[in-house]
Amino acid sequence: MASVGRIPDATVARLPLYLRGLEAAAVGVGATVSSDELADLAGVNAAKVRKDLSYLGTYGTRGVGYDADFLRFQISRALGVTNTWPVVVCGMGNLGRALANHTGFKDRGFPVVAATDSDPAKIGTEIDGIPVHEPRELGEIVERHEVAVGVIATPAEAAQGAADALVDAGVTSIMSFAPTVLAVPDHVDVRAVDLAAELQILGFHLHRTKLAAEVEEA
Amino acid sequence: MASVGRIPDATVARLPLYLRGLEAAAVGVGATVSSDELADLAGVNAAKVRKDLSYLGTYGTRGVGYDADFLRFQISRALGVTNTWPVVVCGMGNLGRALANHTGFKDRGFPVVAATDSDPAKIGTEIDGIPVHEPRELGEIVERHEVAVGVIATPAEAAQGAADALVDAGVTSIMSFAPTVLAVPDHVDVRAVDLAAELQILGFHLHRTKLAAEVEEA
DNA sequence: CCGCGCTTGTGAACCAACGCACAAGGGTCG
DNA sequence: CGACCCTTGTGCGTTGGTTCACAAGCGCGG
Repeated sequence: MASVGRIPDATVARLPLYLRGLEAAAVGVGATVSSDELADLAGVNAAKVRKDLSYLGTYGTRGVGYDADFLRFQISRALGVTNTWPVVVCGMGNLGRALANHTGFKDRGFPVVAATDSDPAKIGTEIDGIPVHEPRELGEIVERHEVAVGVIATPAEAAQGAADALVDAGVTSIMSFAPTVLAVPDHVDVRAVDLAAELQILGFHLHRTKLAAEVEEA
Repeated sequence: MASVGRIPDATVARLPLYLRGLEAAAVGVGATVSSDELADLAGVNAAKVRKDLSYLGTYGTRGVGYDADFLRFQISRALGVTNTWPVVVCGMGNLGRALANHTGFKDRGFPVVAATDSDPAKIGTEIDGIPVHEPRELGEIVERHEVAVGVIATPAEAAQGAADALVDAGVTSIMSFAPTVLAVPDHVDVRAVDLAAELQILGFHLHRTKLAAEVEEA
């Protein structure tokens, strides 16, 4: 209801999924979408959809649903997707390169404008159109491109250094793929994605069901 | 306490972080680690560490801490890291290639043994030592290598097809990077990672603080 | 213009997770 | 062998999130 009230973290994390669903549905002008349909599109349940959307405002029409275009606009606005946030990628190894090329980033308002790497063979070159600089140039890069987000795709050992450099340069949002914890000031927002850890979580369940199967057998 | 009791999801998600921390600390034989130290290593707080570990069993010594090696073994055991789970990567684009080469996967018991791609130019070749097959061969690949986990790194449009093929082949654990929801049977475990969505969550907070700054200014 | 069917918005109950705070209990030193 | 120190293990109050269930309310058809 209060369009500027506090929005729960869990809700914020789902807003991009709703947006994704609405875009995938490629609905026509004037089309409406119900909480049930949107729930399917986003892979959550309908009650959650309604409660989440209610934090943004009362944008639905009882008995009808939500105007798809209008809803998309409102979610975009809440997420700040109307802005464009330039991104710098630290570490142009396999993963860094893949991320720098990831079309989903540019398409959703996060163009990768530059990269850093410590490999002298890469510095000064362009990889897939992205200029690669020395790590020490980060401050200048951030200033010149008004970089808002740093992506850390370095080996674990170099991650803290990259984070420090980003923070020094004034970046307050970091997405890290390095398997290590980063020490940063309170005002800096870090989202850590540990790909191997994700697999290990899957492995846990595999292990459990395997054990269960063996017990069954006995 | 009960070593086979139910372990909360939130705890399972942190176990890999503890393991990671213990390995990073490279502790010597007989060394002990306190919940406080482990909390720092994993980036969580000490109370959570103790509660989490208590679900696995009573492995600590009051007044002393945890035997680092023994604890590492116990967490590994709980996670099933003692097993090796072969992985197949579907979609060898930029991201798929990066994942297939990701050393963290092999190092933690998830070797990528094969890949699929629909591009005829890639089929039959090896990319970084990983053989690339036609998607339709998935069943055979899974059987031959006893694949346990499928990673979906295809474009969104192809993701559901890949998921269906994996499920048909008997894979019950899927990690998906495709920005779409996957319909799978109940017994299949899916972890979806939407990289752009992660950035959008960061963007939300950026947007908020920017708005706040503008209000401040006025 | 009234009534019915449909879908939203939300109060309230439920549930999982978090974190405090402290008793339990092993190790150590005198 | 006893007292003290230290860190674990955990009971419990708190918080944040999910889900149910239903009243509110819009649109349509008669």
